[in-house]
Amino acid sequence: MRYSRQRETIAQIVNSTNSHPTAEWVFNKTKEKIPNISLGTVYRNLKVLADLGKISIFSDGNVTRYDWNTRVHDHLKCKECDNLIDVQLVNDNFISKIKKKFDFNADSVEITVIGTCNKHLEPRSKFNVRQ
Amino acid sequence: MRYSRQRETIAQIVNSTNSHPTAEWVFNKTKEKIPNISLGTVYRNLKVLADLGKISIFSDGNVTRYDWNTRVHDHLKCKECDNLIDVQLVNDNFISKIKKKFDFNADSVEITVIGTCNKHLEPRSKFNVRQ
DNA sequence: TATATAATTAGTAATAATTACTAATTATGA
DNA sequence: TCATAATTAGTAATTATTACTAATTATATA
Repeated sequence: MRYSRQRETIAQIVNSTNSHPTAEWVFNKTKEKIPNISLGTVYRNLKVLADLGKISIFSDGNVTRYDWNTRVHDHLKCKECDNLIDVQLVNDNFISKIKKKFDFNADSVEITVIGTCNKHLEPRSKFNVRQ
Repeated sequence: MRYSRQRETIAQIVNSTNSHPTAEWVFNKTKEKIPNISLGTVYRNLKVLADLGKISIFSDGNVTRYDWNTRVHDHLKCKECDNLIDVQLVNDNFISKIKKKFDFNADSVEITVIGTCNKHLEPRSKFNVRQ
């Protein structure tokens, strides 16, 4: 694979954030460094980087997001701020249980927990007061 | 809310299948009964039915799917046949653990397990032979 | 160091899924 | 039966993404 400044820059940008960016976001960030970069170039290189295992790719609702974190992990999604928090919820045991219980050969598990992050909890629920 | 034959028919069609249909699929099925139904009508009513809690709605990769099954459940997705199998993987305990461990007020958990269903397993992996 | 070549790009067009808009139709209460 | 507002069909617009192509560029080799 040949070197390209575009791909290098895109990789750096994805690696510089924990925000699980979309292609559009990466495109705008990249424009700051390479003003005439093309959106197609961003999409193509994000896919290339994912195929190389240098970044990970996942689908959030109906948009594709990219992540420097290639370890298997799950997401807590805050419905107030749309923020995605990386967490590790399951272990290998979970996968082997699925194999046994459902006769299904699991490769990967995608978990998104939807709720409210601690920044956006109301005082009431913070202290777990019964309603 | 006023009665409409279109909405009634759409609801029946979603209730008649376990295939987690897309709007397009529901549209085509509905056309068999109401030939001049509009795709926009299908989308609008699927959303209305979901808001009423009569069906559920979720995003699979980049398409929206609809499901008569409104109980909380998870999906095993076969990468060979794209089939989605309904399963129950987590219990309330899982949600309360997340609250404690991550200080995150979880409402719902969406799990998709990607792998190969038993219809599409190769004989080798069926018998769990070590490679 | 110059050059040939194939990989990569910018820019634009096409596609797919979904939403928005509007004039016409229709359910329903009076 | 009629008035009215909800709903629809049909079409246009939007959003995310992929496809296409001529121009550019990295790089191996002469």
